[in-house]
Amino acid sequence: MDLLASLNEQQREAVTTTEGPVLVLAGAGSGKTRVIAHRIAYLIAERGIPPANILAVTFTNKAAEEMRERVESLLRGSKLASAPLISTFHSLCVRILRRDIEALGEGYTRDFTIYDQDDSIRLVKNCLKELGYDEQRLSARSIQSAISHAKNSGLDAEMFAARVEYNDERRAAIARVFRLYDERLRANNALDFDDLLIKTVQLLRRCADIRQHYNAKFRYILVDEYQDTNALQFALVQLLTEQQQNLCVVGDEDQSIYKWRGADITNILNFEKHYKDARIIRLEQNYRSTQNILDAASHVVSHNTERKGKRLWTANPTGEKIRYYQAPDAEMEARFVAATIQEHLVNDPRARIAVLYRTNAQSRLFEEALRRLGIPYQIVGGFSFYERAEVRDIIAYLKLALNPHDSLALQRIINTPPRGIGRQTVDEIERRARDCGGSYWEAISIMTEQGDGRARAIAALKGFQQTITRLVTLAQRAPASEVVKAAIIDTGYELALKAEGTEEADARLANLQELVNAAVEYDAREGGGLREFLDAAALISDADQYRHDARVTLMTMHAAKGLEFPIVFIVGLEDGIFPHARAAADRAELEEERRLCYVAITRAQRILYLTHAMKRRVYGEELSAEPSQFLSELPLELIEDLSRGRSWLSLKRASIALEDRYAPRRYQGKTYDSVDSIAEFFRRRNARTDQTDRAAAVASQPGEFKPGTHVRHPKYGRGLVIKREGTGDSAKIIVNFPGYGQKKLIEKYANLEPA
DNA sequence: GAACGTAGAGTTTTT
DNA sequence: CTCTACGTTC
Repeated sequence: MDLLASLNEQQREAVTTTEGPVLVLAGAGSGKTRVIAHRIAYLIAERGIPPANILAVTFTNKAAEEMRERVESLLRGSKLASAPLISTFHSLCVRILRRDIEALGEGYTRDFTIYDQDDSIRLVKNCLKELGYDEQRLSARSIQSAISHAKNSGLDAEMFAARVEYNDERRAAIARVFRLYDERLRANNALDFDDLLIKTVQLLRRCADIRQHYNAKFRYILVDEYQDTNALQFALVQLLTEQQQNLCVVGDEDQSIYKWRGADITNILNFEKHYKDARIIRLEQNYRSTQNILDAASHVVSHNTERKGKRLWTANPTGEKIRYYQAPDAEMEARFVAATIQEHLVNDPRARIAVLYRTNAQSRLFEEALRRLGIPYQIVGGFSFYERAEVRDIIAYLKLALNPHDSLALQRIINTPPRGIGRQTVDEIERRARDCGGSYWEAISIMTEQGDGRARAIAALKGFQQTITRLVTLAQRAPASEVVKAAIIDTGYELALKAEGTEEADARLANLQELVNAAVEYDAREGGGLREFLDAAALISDADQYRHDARVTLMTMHAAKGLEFPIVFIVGLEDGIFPHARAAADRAELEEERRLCYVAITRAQRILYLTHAMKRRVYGEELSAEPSQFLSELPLELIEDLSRGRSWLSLKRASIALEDRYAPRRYQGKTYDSVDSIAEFFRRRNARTDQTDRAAAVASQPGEFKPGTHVRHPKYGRGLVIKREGTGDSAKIIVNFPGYGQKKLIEKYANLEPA
């Protein structure tokens, strides 16, 4: 078998340079995954490296799974004594911590629980209540994200508190919540997602013997999607490569789209700094897309200033033009997409098509339109299976079965289904737990032993105790699926749902049946026990739901990273949606949106559609929408207009033609990339030929504030204009005021002045 | 303590 | 518009 035959020169170099640090800068569609898979196979088959000494880290479980399959098929036939470890950063950390966390000496045990984001938010909520903060003023969501952000930048609660300015009320409050939150985590023997990385790094830093153990184990390390790693992940890699530096990282700066989550692009620069003499290999030939698609993508991303720039080329044919469609409203946009998909499927029933949007909330219209036409689709992300309330309830029972002291899990299901333990009783439990510094479970024991208070509540508590105790014993001897069944049936959960008899309850029951199926399958395949089943469930990500064999897939552009489709629709190309309004004010964030656009475009192999709507409902209110600025950053000659009647594109083309003919110099620097401004262009032109100066008067009307400018408000102070809607007296503007957030104001009455 | 109602707030992207 | 949090009634 020749592993190298199908590779180009650079790919081959990336595969065969097995010793020492290697940085592979791989453009979109340049065979990145292939290189990693071949490299693993090469290490095993050609260099005789024991598979157990190889570690490959990917971004999602799905990518890991796919990698495993590819390696397996490359090595088909050869018998292996062990398997390489191919996993995500988070599951790698869980693996290490489940073995060694006790050496950290912080009181954590190997039975620790993993809190996902939903759990974290709940815990923050509890902390807020306990500290007496008003949830209206400080949302649990935003605090959780602030804490997570701090943790990802290497700050703990103390360091975060130390950075608080004397007048920063909000940060001071967050700091107090942060401290309590971490205390509670520890008391519950729980780690949140960020802790998984933090504790692993701490462990490896502090314990030389453990560090040595993993250095010796993982002699060859590969990291995929390196541009999306954060500081902690870099530290982890550094610690694992202390003794050897057979490290290969693969990434593309143009596809860095997770900065908001702490991903640090300087990790690429640091790589060269930390790993001296690193070999740098560039993969610049794209095998995926047509010339036109690649040109469109490169053209858009070339508007970013902060990039090294690279030449990505393809030997593929020019291909078809980019197809563009402007819809009058969002419903029509969805109908166009669904109808076009139907056409493609009629022509080729095996076509693979993706609809990509910026936010999950956008999926609904497309789902409805596809359903109306009877087109089956899969949807990735959004409300995923493991996020459903009933599934999370049962998982809470399962967590309790392994650790009844997990107060967060206990709190969730103590009265679900209703079993006569109401608010009064729960408050009492909470108070006692705080008094004795123990868990809710301990507090319940005290109450049932003492038997004081109202007899009815005590009886209900005793019943609950028995239910949980039974689960705990069962979990010690039965396989995961048995415990899952018990958690659904013996707790009365199923009975309560059946009693409801509604359609919704039936759907919930079906979901629980799915959960049982997943557990049965898990038992048969992995046989790892309940603990591992829960770990896997906690670390499942949205992108993991993607099935390669589906005809039509709906998902966010983020979730699409790493995937490819012959036909791609990028929808909702509107200002405020994509680029997202929150990114408009900040250049770095806008550049990240543009990279996201690049990622989205380069998912397409053959045919690319770009669509947008002129109006759309937001919160039930109909708003007019401007075409996305990214549209005007495309090479227009590569676009074919499928819109009915006049569109933004046709106006834009007309305005460019006019500019060239009548005023080649005069309008330089100003781009007419919205319908409003094109209308303004015509007004100006007419005004000029009329030899009056009406247009100037319109343009310089006092109190008209453009996005990007600053204004002063009598109450909120200085703020940045994000968006402007409508004209004249009814014009509304959205302004971001630091400290107050975004406000929507009627321009005429807001009393704004330039600032 | 539970069931039902109404008011209010909220949507970026995710391991 | 839709979900959640809270208040009212039984």
